[in-house]
Amino acid sequence: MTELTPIAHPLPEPLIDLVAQRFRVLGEPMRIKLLDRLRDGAATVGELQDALGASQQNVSKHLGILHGAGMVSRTKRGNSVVYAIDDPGVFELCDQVCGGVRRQLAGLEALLQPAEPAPS
Amino acid sequence: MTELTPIAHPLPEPLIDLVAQRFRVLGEPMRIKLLDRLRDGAATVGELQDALGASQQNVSKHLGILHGAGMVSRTKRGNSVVYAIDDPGVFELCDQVCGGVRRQLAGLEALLQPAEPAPS
DNA sequence: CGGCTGCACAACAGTACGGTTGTAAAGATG
DNA sequence: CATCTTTACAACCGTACTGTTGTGCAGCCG
Repeated sequence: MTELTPIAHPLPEPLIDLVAQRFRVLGEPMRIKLLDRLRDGAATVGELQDALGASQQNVSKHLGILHGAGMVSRTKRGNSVVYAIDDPGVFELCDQVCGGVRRQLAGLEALLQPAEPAPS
Repeated sequence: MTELTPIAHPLPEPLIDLVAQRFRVLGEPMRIKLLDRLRDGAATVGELQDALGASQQNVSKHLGILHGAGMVSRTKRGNSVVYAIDDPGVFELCDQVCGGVRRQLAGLEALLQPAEPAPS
């Protein structure tokens, strides 16, 4: 089950929509921050709210979206609700994107400051 | 240089924004389709327009966004403009997301059909 | 039991984004 | 040179999303 059948090349429409939707879930800074914070371990809404300095409602809403996408798990504990990473694959995604961003930034910096100081 | 320095854990804000922006670029079905089509090789705007059945302006706009994100390259050839994948990393991303979607779908199907393969 | 804490849901305003229409620039064609 | 093709840009509209405000609900505590 861990092996991936190479995906059909002309991606079927429904799959395209699902993929795009999933990417869009990761396309908000607040949600990236939440996932990044949850990398340290499970946390309650209040802890996340405090860590990110955002409103409780906003944090709760984004956590709901992440949960709806199956990326985080929800667990009631006493009066609080504990969220945790449910799909570790998101970290690989983020890391890859970070790599891409770095390459892009490196390229831009290379343009601005060529390793060889431009002889005038 | 191909290896990635483990990214700082509390992701710095600007990096978070860049990552989110990059994810958002991939969060549109049309752009996924364009990248998927470009997987077969470089193509002009007209070819992509024909392959996807979308308007020329729309295709051009999305290609511009992909190009702005450094994911595709642009090359003028005669009267046409040829686009090609510039950052092959996007495919790994898409494949990983496809895997995630599959796991999710498998889980849902498992819930709907607990033990019955029921092929017709 | 009354009050307090922690979380989620609903409604709303502001904004961003996608798709369309119209048009202009660059190059081929005859 | 006139015209057709190919692409990009700008303006517009409708939709979707984000963040806030207000509120309801469940579980602790005195």
